[in-house]
Amino acid sequence: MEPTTVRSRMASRIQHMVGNAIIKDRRFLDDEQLIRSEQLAVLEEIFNANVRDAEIQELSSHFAGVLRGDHPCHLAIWGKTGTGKTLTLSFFLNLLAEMARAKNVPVRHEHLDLSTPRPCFRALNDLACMLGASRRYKKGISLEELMLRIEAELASYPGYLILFIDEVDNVRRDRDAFMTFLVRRLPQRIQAKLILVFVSNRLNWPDHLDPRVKSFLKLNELIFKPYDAVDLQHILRIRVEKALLPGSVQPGVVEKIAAMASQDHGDARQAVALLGKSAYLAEKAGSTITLALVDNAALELDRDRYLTLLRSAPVQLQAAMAAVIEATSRAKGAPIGTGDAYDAYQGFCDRTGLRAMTGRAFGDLLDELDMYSLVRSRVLSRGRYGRTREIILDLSEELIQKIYGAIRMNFELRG
DNA sequence: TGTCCACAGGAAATACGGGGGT
DNA sequence: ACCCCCGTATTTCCTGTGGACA
Repeated sequence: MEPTTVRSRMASRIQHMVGNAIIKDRRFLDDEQLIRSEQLAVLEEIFNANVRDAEIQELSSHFAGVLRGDHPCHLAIWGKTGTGKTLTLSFFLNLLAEMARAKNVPVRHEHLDLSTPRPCFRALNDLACMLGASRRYKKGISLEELMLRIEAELASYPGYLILFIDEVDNVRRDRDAFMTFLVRRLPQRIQAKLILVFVSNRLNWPDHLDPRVKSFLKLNELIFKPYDAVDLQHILRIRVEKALLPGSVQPGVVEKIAAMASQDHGDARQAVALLGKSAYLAEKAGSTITLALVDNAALELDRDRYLTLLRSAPVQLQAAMAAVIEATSRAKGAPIGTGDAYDAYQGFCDRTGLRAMTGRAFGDLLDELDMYSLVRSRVLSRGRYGRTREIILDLSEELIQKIYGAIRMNFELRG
């Protein structure tokens, strides 16, 4: 080991990083750090490159009636995550409102963002807050009360009211109550011409709806196709230009990221994240962004997702995951059943002092793990040896160890 | 063909924590 | 300060079930 001081090592590292900076403005590599207006500005550039043109045309013809005094029907929009539904809609509605204002047509549009799952109560509460009809409650107020406040707030507005409900399928439990209110009750109690815009990433989302609501709901549908590689290239080039110094990207990198992203999800946000991670790695290594670095970045991104997901998950879910890991290693990697997992879970709870939940509840935890694809499980009948879930831990050994370590650390920290 | 395993998973009951009304 | 009501989380109770085995 060289006899260096902390100081000198630090200084040389910083010098190194500064000398090799390739990132000009980091914020453009991470959507969450961009404020709304910047996002929309970036978006406008993308639209100018004819991306999402078909969708915007459709939206225009759907809403054209507003400027003529007609009442367009409701709209359901379907598209996977990261296909620009939210931003396109915001952009479009702003534009529409501007045009309407020029023609003296009163239009009000509101965006209810349900991007994280929440129950009916929260959803209504958020809606009420957004409209300025109520403050934020945690509990203790009835649904009825919330609905009345929303109605009271809107009752006398005379123009068009466009409610843009983002990610409807995130309303867990009692979605029917929520929908019934919006679709059947609200229009009857207010004089505004109500246009509901539902956005969802599941195509069959109305299937689980109360049939009465469904039949009442006259919908026009619009589908956002995933971005293809060419679209993604446009999007990435704009980011490269805004975020990175000239010459810091090797030829072929943008094409590669676009191809990878379009192949497995078509999600623009993830494509940008991949660009960001690549840039970060390049900066650390003191090079430009190379094709090989992109591969590394993709791997790391993949791994981080699971870890951050679990770290922020409720303790019981972490315990369940730990139990599955333990039971699987005890079974030498063979699939395990619910009973094995539950035994391991009880053991884990004993050791850590966590209160163990019932078998019934544990089953639901396993379901949740499956949803996050941390485990794969299916129910399977083994004849007279009963019916059980077959649980398979289908992650790399390295990742499993990382996850297990992270969970254990979490539990030790809490004493 | 019937039995019976070892659970799945739905429904109702109960526990809980917190907020509103008075 | 008190009580009551709410939504949420978990438990309790229950019925259902695919297929190996006898």
